[in-house]
Amino acid sequence: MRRTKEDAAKTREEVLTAAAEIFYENGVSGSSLEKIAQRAGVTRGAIYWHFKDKAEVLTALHREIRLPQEAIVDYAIEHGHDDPLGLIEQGAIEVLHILANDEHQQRVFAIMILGCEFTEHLSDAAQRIITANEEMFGKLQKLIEMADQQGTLASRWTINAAARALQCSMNGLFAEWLRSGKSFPLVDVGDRLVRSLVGSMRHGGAGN
Amino acid sequence: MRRTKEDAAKTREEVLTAAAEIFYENGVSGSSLEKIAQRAGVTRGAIYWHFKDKAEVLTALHREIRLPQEAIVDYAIEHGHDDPLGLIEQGAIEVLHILANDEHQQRVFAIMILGCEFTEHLSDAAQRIITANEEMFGKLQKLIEMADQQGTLASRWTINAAARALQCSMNGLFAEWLRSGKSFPLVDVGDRLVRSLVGSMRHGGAGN
DNA sequence: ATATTTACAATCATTCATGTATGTTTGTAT
DNA sequence: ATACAAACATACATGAATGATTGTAAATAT
Repeated sequence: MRRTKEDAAKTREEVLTAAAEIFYENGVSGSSLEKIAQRAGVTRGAIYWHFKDKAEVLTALHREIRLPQEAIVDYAIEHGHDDPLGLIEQGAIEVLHILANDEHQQRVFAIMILGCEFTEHLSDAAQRIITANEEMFGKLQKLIEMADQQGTLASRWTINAAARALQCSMNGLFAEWLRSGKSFPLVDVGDRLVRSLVGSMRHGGAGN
Repeated sequence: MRRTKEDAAKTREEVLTAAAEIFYENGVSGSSLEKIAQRAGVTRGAIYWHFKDKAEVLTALHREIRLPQEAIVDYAIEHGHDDPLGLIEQGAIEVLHILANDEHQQRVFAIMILGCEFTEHLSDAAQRIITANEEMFGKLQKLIEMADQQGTLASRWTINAAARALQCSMNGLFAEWLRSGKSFPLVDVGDRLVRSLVGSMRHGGAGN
């Protein structure tokens, strides 16, 4: 029953989508490779062929999604730096729309935030998430520093506090939205939240 | 080896503190009752005497943490308040100080937020957490509604959006602080965040 | 055409956590 | 003094998940 290379890649993808479903339903630790295999229509042998163990399946899932925070920063970098705060605002709102419409990213993101245990001795996948988060924070920090050097950062904010506040609010917004089963309009709430926060960070602008 | 009632209550407490440690280190699903028993200096028999199963140990931990600020909010809802937004701001900042100084609450919070899997078919403990969160949201909503009826809610905010934004920001703040290993000053960042947000919600105030 | 991988399936042994059942000691009520 | 029940410890039975091994049919290289 040897398959061609395309077939193999297909089963690999099917395993990953099945894993996303099972992980989402039962949590990572509550999901056995047997269940994932059944959902994918293969046996555990196939999974062990493509991945070393369950943790590697999880990291593979994580590699698939671009974290929304990264998208924020990418947007800002792409569109120049004449108004860093404005770009952060626009980028954040852009990401809201993207995440609100991409169900697969929602599911994988939900797994990472809600269905995955962050422990003291972190797993490989959890470590990747934390690292990505820290990188995003660093980039946010630099953008806000640019705003500060332009004199557009309100005096009530420090660079670090502003970057943290944005990071926490965005992550909290996504997490709460997913945890609540998308029970509130993400874009609507997020839009007001981002505009208010960034507005309060603007020197001479609102909130100072 | 029958113990007196005080002895029994003591071992129960020791089991709970041990459980908090083990859960924090390994995550909930990664912790066996055997490990918890060893840490507590008892056998699994003792744990099964005091609790039905692991889930009940977790809910017992969750019952322990009750934010003192809830009482303040309850009082305000019952008796009304001349400045609901100010009360929210004050209460939130107070909670920041409390949480920043109570290591046990931090640990239990970290377990609930980071070391516990929220799945589709929720466990008993996870359901309790979600319920508590929803109750908190409801109270926030009522307070903001009071502010709206007094005409102090800025027109850029709706009642629901404002309550959600506050909830998401605060939860995100705590989660990020704990996940980062308390790598940033919680009170400092939180103080600026809360004041900016509530400020933007105040009619005629900052951020409108 | 043959050899050699590839891409799995099937089976097996082992570990590990759980739940339960039972034993044992000691407070406590009478 | 005795009976009973509380507060555990000990032992066992079970099932589930894992990782490893082996089998195998087809694709691909030579």
